[in-house]
Amino acid sequence: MPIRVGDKWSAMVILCLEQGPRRFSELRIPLRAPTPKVLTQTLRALERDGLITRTVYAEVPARVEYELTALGHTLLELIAAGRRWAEEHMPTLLAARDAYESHNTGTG
Amino acid sequence: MPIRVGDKWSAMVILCLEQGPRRFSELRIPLRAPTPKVLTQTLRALERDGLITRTVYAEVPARVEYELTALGHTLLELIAAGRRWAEEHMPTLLAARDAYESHNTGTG
DNA sequence: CAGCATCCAAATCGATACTG
DNA sequence: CAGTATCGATTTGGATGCTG
Repeated sequence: MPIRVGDKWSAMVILCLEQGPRRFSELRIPLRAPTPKVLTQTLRALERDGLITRTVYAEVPARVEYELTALGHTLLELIAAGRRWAEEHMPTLLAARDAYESHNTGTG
Repeated sequence: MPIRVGDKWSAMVILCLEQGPRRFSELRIPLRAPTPKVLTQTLRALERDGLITRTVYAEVPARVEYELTALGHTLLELIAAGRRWAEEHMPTLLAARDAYESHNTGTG
């Protein structure tokens, strides 16, 4: 049972919550629209691990807001580090990947 | 095509190579023994992305060594950051998880 | 709006057996 | 020793349709 940070959506959700609370549907827009099931799974796992909170407002229509906990905020720094790494080294990595591919398709 | 760092084995392999070159079979021991297929897949993906090098020595018996590239080394720092986060916050996370579970099995 | 249920596709991980 | 090939279990992500 891993800590859902390396999966496809968790990091993006946490990043989306960086600037404050967001509603369920607000999270679906910027995230290349995961299906409600997948988003719910991600949200639940994050909530379970104490990284986000889920607040239900008894309004009509229904409103639910997700927000980072203190623990979730600490994770933000780690994700930022990952993004900095990608920004800095992704070109090198992509170049290496490209070179590796061409030695299979170009010369072979 | 993600950058194989968040998967189950890549980070561990990179970590295993921190102190220098390692052979194929040397990597299988400390890593809870992934099957050769899985280890090969991981190694190939890492090599493709320019994170490790693969060197074949024409000896008997066969010897192949894997070693981190400069790019791979930069990733080491990122992984270390992740480990530090885990060391520091894992207890909190586990406690939250525990609390979440008990509110399902204990009171529900 | 927020979320669940069901069925389905894709990626990963894994066990077993075999080759240079 | 260092892989490859095949089959299968598990996990994750996704499409569609329905409910409070």
